[in-house]
Amino acid sequence: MHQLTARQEEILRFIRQFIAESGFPPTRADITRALGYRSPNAAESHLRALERKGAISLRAGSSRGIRLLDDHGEEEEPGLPVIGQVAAGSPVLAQEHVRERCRVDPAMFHPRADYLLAVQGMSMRDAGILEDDLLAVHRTTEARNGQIVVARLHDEVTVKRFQRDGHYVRLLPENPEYTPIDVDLRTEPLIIEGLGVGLIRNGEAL
Amino acid sequence: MHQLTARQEEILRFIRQFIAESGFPPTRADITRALGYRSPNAAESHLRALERKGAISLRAGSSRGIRLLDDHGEEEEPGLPVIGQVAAGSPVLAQEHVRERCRVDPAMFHPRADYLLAVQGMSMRDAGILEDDLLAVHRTTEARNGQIVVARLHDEVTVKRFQRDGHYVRLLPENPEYTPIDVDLRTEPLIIEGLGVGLIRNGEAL
DNA sequence: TTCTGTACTGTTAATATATACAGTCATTCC
DNA sequence: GGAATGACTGTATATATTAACAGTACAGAA
Repeated sequence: MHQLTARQEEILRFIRQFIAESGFPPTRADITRALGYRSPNAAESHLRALERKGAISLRAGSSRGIRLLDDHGEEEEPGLPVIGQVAAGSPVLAQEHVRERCRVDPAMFHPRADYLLAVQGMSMRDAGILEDDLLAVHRTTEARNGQIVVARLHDEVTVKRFQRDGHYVRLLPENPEYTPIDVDLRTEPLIIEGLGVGLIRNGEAL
Repeated sequence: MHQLTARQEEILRFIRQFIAESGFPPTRADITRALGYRSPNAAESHLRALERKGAISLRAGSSRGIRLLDDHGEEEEPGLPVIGQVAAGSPVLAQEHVRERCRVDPAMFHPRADYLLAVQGMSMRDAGILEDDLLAVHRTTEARNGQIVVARLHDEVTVKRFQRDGHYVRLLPENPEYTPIDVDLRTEPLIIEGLGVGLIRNGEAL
């Protein structure tokens, strides 16, 4: 999506808020009133600009025919993608890994969650993270000591607690049956895929 | 909300589906087309009926001014209520216990979740349920052995694993530091508030 | 029986709404 | 120096949409 101007962001925010409060998108007149314009064409041209930049799509001839789009100019799908088995070498968020979408608010977590990763194995059992749990992950390459990270080492994706000391990183499991992984950043490439910011478990038995 | 007829349910379903797909409610004409009517007034009068029965609210003069209401005729609030400390003797879902709402799809869990209960204490630690986790609860008074239940005993609400044998119920913690609670149903009143059907954790540190 | 509600057809009018056209003024990009 | 873009005012119009009025038919309740 193309970069938006301050005004365009403001209008996009208003549209979001209007939908949240009313349950349907605003008309040109609604926008005109809310932003204090004197001409509905001010709203019209802003909407056109937002459509050009891929922030919204407009349905011609329909009243209130405004649809919000996501960052990739796609229909804003509700919820977060659930990532299953991650194949070696391929990016985590590749389309083929998306098993389904889970209708939760990404802004429920802080910082915002970008996807849900299906946890494999019991290495984080004592942190209350069990197999098949969905770990809410915030995409970032930065991690501080003690945080739970999604890391990629030798084309394998793993969830561990992060501990760094200079060139050395220790990936700590939370289960005495597992052993920590030591990484020398000078010889081994360690990629931080993201930060664990929440958890969702889903099952009657738990 | 008053009981709906089959036709009215059908139209309500269509409105829901239309909103999910388009992002805005349908017009009378949209409904007329979808249901195969020849007159837009068929849709109009159905909408009026739905409004009378409290299923929707209509904003006069606005195009697509249809708002979905929940079972109590209230604005359909998204997400689930988060229940905090439950005072002795008062019902779990009392308004004063609702700390906030959490924007997750209740239908994400099976069976459907009715509210989220903030877990106190570590008695279910080994089941991966930690303090301050939000337990997704399905309201029911029925429980089978092995299920995790929200139970009320002597005006205190607790989360435990359910085990029943005739008149005797055992509420099992999942932590060796805690002891099971034995209940004789003939002498002590045990109320099953609901079933744990999922879990949401929310925090950078986890 | 009359009344109320459901479930429609058919028509019409007022108005809500999208959207084109003609401008102004400023900024930035080349 | 022009050209494109942003951010508007102001006017106008076709049409999308709500919503009223006038019917028909049927079913269940008072």
